[in-house]
Amino acid sequence: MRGRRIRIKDLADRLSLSTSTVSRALAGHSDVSAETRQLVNQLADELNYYPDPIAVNLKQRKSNVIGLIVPNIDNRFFAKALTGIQQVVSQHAYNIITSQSNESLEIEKKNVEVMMANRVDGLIVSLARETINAQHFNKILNTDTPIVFFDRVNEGLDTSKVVIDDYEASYKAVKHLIDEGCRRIAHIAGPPNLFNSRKRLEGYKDAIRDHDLYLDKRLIIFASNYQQDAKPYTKSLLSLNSPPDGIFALNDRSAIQIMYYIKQEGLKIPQDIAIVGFNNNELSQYFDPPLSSVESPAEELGQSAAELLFKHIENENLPPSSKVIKSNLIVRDSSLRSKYL
Amino acid sequence: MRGRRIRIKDLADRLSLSTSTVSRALAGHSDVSAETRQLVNQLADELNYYPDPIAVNLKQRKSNVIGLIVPNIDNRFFAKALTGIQQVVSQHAYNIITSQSNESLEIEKKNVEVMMANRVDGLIVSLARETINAQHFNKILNTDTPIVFFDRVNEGLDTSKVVIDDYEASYKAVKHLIDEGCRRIAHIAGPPNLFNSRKRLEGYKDAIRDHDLYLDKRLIIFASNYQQDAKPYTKSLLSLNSPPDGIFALNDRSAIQIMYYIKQEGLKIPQDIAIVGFNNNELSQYFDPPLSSVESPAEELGQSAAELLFKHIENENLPPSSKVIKSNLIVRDSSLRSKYL
DNA sequence: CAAAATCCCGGGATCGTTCCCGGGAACGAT
DNA sequence: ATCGTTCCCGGGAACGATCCCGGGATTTTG
Repeated sequence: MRGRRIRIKDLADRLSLSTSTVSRALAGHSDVSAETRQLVNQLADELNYYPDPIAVNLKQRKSNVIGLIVPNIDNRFFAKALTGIQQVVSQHAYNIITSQSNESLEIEKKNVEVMMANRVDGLIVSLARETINAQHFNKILNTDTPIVFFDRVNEGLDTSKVVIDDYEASYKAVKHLIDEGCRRIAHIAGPPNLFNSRKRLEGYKDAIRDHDLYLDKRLIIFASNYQQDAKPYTKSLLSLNSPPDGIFALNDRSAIQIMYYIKQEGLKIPQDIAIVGFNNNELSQYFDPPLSSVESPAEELGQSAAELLFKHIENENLPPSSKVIKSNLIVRDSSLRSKYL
Repeated sequence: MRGRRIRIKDLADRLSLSTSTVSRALAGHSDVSAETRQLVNQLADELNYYPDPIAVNLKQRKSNVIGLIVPNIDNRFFAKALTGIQQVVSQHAYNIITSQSNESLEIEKKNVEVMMANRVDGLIVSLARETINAQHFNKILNTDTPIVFFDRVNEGLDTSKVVIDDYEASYKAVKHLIDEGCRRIAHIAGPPNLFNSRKRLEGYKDAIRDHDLYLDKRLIIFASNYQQDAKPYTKSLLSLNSPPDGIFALNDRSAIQIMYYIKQEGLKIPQDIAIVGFNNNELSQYFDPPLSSVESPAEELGQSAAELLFKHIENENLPPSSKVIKSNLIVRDSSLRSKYL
């Protein structure tokens, strides 16, 4: 199958040189005559020679592969992050192997095992929803393999992290709803074990309090199951004695489902209820009304995570650091109550 | 960094055995005493020994990695396909390296180079829009590395393929529009160099002709640029002397944009114009009206492609084959004119 | 002109694993 | 007692590239 592959030895035989000389010539070392180097490079070109990465990796004792573990690659946010990571990684002539935890702690643990077994030189991770205790990453850290977490991070581990400004983004989104005249704002929150869910919740709470609004715990919904439809909690929010007049959701999918069910009830958006989502899905602008959303720069997040990881790979003793990337509130009609006054 | 890794030699030294014996014991060969095997396995467990995949790969002369080249991973269809591929690949204890052509022929060529340089054991590919001539894959085929194409295929190469029933899907979708009373149906077509674009166009044409409708070439739009917004061609369709009363689009994103601009013009969907999309985006059901769409089983497509690839990897002489996977028309309100009669 | 420095290159070890080959011990059969 | 089997196991050569070491040939230096 790969019997016909050209090795350094083949070049050496044809030129009546030793493999060492050919190797040095290809590597551009100085202790080989310009003439010989020329011959070698020419033949290598001609025969379309590539060094076997596996042999190189064995010799160098590294895999030139980094691992990526994300909850779901068919989540556009993570797909974009992967794109950002790939840009950086390909510049370093590394490869990525990707795996999905499917939001499951068990699968995440298995993924970590696979990554370890594959001797990745570094790992980029965004945690599963279920992951409260992230100690299974310590096995990897103990082998001095660097890990960079992004977006879904956990405070229990002393590693580098890249996150967006969840607190500020959330605060800004809620403040925007308040500025548009909302007084009872609901928050569809993420699982509280995730750092960014908590930060967003804090931002929500602080914005409410800073503007002297009543912080009603019945307006805070923890969407327990990721795949769950928004119908139940939308209904229950609407059936409150004093239902919300604004909703800030953890992602656009929820926000869009909520809009759908609100419209089914005959209520108007944003006049009756204003909505802001998160992550700015590419289709969000085409809804009726177009959905306001916090745009989180997923690609940039991925790039930063990868860049940070390579710094760790290149310098073993680099202390962990955290990077925060600014998000951007995109205001569309779903939250523009002032437009209809 | 990985100096502390345990090798087979470490096990051998501790047990005063040779590396060969340890290797055979771990591999479960019969020619080693049950007692020794027991000791070896126990110590391996204890020291948390994993064989180094790089060394194994070098020895076995394969990488245990397959390559995936897709146009865009943040296209949900391809993300789902990747998920399907991963399921199969992980069962074979293989890994995937993923790359994106970004619909560019040049990048696709580079991706192929990278895959070759990385000695992938097989390749799964969905072609870029720009790719008319796919001869750059011949370099890989010449090394006897199997390739399976899926969805975006090309007839010029004698390899295995997995596609959906584009012709039938298209025919069914258009027939559905006709059944709902549409008489002037437009088709937003994909680039004609892609096999499935042509098949869909054929299905469209045949459905029109079989039902004695006039095949108006002005109703066939080739969306030249993938990223292009639907606004220009939607406007031009609407400004025809006799504008369409039904539109069958190449994907949901186009369909949704079209709906958006049609509604902006004050026209009603489906009463004035009925719409059917393709690929059934997860958000399509939440639009107003909910979008009818052809659901293409991306995950299954990925699985089949991977399974087929492994058959080729395991059997070098397996002749190329093609598999067709059935899609499914999901009818929602955007095309249900009969409901409003 | 001899000694030293310089320039190129080959030999061989190395990375960690697998696998072929062959050797020694135990055992039963002749 | 000798021979042929069977059963375990060790030695050593791969896999392909890199790199240290040292040696011969040429050039420079005193």
